[in-house]
Amino acid sequence: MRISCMRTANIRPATSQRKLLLSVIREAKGLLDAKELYRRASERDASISLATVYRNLRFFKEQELINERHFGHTRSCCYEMKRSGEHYHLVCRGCGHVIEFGSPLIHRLVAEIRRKNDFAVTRVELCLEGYCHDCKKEEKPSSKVA
Amino acid sequence: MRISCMRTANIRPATSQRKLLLSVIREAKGLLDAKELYRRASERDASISLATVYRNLRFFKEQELINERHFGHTRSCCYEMKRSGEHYHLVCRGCGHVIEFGSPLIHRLVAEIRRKNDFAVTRVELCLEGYCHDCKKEEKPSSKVA
DNA sequence: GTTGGTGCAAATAGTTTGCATGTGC
DNA sequence: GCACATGCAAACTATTTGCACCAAC
Repeated sequence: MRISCMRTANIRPATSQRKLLLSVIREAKGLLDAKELYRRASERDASISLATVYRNLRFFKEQELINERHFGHTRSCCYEMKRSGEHYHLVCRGCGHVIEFGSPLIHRLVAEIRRKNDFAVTRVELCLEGYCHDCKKEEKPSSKVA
Repeated sequence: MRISCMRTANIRPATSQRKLLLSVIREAKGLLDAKELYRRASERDASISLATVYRNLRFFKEQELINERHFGHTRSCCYEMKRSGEHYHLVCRGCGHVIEFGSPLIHRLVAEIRRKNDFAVTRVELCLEGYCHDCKKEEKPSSKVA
C-alpha cells in the first residue's frame, strides 16, 4: 500500500499543462468555469486543449485541490482553489457579481443536521441569490419590472 | 397594466400537456429531472415531446409554481412543486437518497447575510452531501476506501 | 522504457429553438 | 379566429472519450 499522497496532494506527472492550469486557478480572483480557465491558459500556452482542461479539473477535484461549485442559473460548473477558511457565495441577479461570505451559523447548522438526521456531512453547498447593495437600489423603487 | 396573475399563478392556456405535466410533478414524491418527468408523462400521453417538457418546466419556473434544484454530482436539474414550508436537501453519497430538512437556523443565517452584506436574498440553495445513517455504517468501520 | 498525459476530433448528454401545425379561449 | 402551445428535428452548449503520439520520472 502506498503511503504517499495521504495529506499533500500530488500533481504526480507534473506536466507543463497541469502546472499552468493550477497557477491560472490559483491566480484567479474567485471562480472560473472551464471555458474561462481554457481561455486564460491559452494566453500562456496556445496549444493547450479544452479536453486537457476538463481532464485536469477532474484530476484536481479528485486530489481535493479545488472546489467545484454550481450556481442554479448557469449551465456550467465553476472552480476555485481550496482554501483554509470555508466560505459560500452570494450571487447578484442584477450585476452577476459573486460575493463570498462565511458565518459561524453554518457550523451550527451542520452540527444540528448531523445530530437530528444522523447524517455524516462531507460537503456543504450553499448559494444565495438576490440583489447586492447597488442593484437593490435600481430594482426596488421603480415599478416591478423584474 | 395587467393586474391579473399577481399572486395566483395562471396556467394560461391550460393545454392537456401542461395539466398533465403539472399533475405528474405534483404527484411525485420529491424531485424529478426533465427526463424522468418526460418518462412518467409519456406513460399517460405517449405523444408528449421532450421539448414540451422543457418548455413547460421553464414556464412553471417563471410562474413560480416549481423549484429548480441542482445537485453538484449530476448534470441535470431537478424540479419539485413549490410548497409552503421551505426545505433543503441532504444527498447521500452512498445510496443516492435525498432527505429533506428544514431548520430555523437558516432563517437566522439569511437575516444575518441580509444585514451584514446589505444583500436582498431572493433564493437560497442549500444542499449537503454526505452519508446517511445506513451508509455511514458501511463506510466508517472499514478502511478509508472512499 | 513505461506509465500515463495530451491534442484532436468525434461522441454524448442536457437543453433550446425554428418551423409548420394544432388547440384553448 | 388569434395567440400561443406543441411535435419534430436540428442546433447548441457543456463535457467526455478513443486514439495516436508525446513527456515525465
